[in-house]
Amino acid sequence: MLNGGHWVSPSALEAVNAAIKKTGYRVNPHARNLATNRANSVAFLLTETHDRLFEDPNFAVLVRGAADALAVHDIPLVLILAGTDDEQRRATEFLTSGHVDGVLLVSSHATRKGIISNIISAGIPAISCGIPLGFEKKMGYVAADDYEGAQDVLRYLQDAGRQRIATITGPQDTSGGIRRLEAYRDHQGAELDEALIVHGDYSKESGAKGMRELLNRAPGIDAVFAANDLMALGAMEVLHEAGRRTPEDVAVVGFDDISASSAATPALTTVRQPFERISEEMVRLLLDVIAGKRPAAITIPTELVVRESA
Amino acid sequence: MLNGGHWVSPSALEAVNAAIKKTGYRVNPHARNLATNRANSVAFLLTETHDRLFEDPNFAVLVRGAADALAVHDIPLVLILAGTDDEQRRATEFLTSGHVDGVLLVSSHATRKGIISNIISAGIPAISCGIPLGFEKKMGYVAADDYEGAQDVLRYLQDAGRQRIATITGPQDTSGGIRRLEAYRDHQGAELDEALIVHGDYSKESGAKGMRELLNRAPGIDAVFAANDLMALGAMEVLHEAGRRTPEDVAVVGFDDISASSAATPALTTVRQPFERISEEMVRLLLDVIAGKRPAAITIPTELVVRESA
DNA sequence: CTGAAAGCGCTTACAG
DNA sequence: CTGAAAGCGCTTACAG
Repeated sequence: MLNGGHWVSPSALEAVNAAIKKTGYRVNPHARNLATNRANSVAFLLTETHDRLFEDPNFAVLVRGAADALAVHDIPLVLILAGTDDEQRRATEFLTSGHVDGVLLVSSHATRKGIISNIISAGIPAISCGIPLGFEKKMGYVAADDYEGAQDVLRYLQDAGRQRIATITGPQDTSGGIRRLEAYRDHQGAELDEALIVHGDYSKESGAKGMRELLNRAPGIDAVFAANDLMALGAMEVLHEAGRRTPEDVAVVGFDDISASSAATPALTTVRQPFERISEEMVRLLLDVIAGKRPAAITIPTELVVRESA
Repeated sequence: MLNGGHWVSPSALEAVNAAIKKTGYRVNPHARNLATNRANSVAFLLTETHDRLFEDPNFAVLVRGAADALAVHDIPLVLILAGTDDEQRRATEFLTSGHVDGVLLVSSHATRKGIISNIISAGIPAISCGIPLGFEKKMGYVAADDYEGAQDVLRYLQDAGRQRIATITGPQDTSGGIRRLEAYRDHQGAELDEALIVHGDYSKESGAKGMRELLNRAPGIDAVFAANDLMALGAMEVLHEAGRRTPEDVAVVGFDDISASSAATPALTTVRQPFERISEEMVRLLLDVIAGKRPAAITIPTELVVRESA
């Protein structure tokens, strides 16, 4: 009856509820977990080095969104930070021991393959944030439409009359980094100039470094598409120091729409990734998989946010 | 024997380990938890509204430090975000149901009294980050030495020849906000001028707003002590817009040493709170309390970091 | 439909 | 020291 059950007389129900309240009865979660063989919790696995955890505000947004979406179902979020190999070993051990019913996987550099394949072969329900490179068919995921988002940027820059558009890429072992560069290559088409492509790692410093490199290689550029906001912000600083005006001399566009971007001077034009939506969908898909459904993949459109920098 | 036990012949031990490895045996955590009546996990409770969670990088540092310190003991971190009253009700329910062995309490505005007293009366081991106002004697905590840290700032400004020092306070229902203002009042002594005190809520915007107010009230000030870096950064922007140079016309000092502070122009002079150390000590104290020891309180010294803004 | 019993997989006190 | 048994507090299949 405690579990809902069927019809019970109102007075009986009331009496039971009163008794529950009076005695302060609580189900013992461990006993329940043992009997049902469920953990009633979900892991949020961040396979990311610690510095990025601090630097990139997106993680906080994702964590919060996931925790909120799970709270509705009374499912606690177990946070697992596993940046190093050793931490990933521990994490694998933990995840495959029945401590949680499933895992939300965030920031899956392809170099983290070990832990992903362990999760899959252990049969733990899991949903990835972004495409789980190499496991697209074996694990559900929800990803922003990186390709379309990047194309939007490039079309916008072109329509604004920009002639020589350079790009600072993201890491090439992440789906976002790869897809945004693909879009750039496709857009440039026959006019593609490899000298206008410089590689970054999503950190602000790498954006600054990339911008210096570009200024050396191709002083004539009039636009830069950085694969994320942090790098775009770093690039803008370098341009400023070099005496180039943004957007007059060089337009700058980022990707992510972190809060620092609207506060920057000039405010950064960027592509908004709907992270609240992403984490919400991740939770939904994960609960589906836990409930026995087959894993699904969702791609969510992005939105171009035009501000001052381009 | 699986639990260490006493002397076993090396060959027997080896045989058992081999068997364990071969069959892939794992203890069932739920069965263990039921038998031992322990959850083997700890909650990280953030009673903070969501916007601050994103804006203030200190939370990420604390979460990471706590997760790392707990990982050493193989104890997972259950993240609980409870900004609203409703969320705090759920959190209380959860915490008092045996899901976790203890809780790390972060950002305890005094307005969050309800949840704190529930935790205490339920007898759940807990350690607070910062002084748990109103419960100092009933709950262990680890806090930075806010008073000394603020005094350091004020002495430094005075020694630098600053004559009219204003302050932008933190929220007056947090121990940090209160103690840093106390230090200010005590330092000003007989020369205390209430017009030089303006209240903020630790957000960047409130710092900007406070600065405008100060500029109106007391145009002659030559230094501002903001109770945290975010507000100091907001204040610096307003000074810049108002055509006042930092530090030449008005010196600015913050508190926290977040990463944005060293990157700012001019780089912000501030007080470093050793958050890695704080989270580490919190975990240590909490595990002690869980093990049955009496709760302790630790105050950790801060460090003045002199950069360009003062 | 109801209620007593078995079973979940550990730990631990206890008999041998 | 060792090994079998009881017990942790639930859920659920099953007999009544």
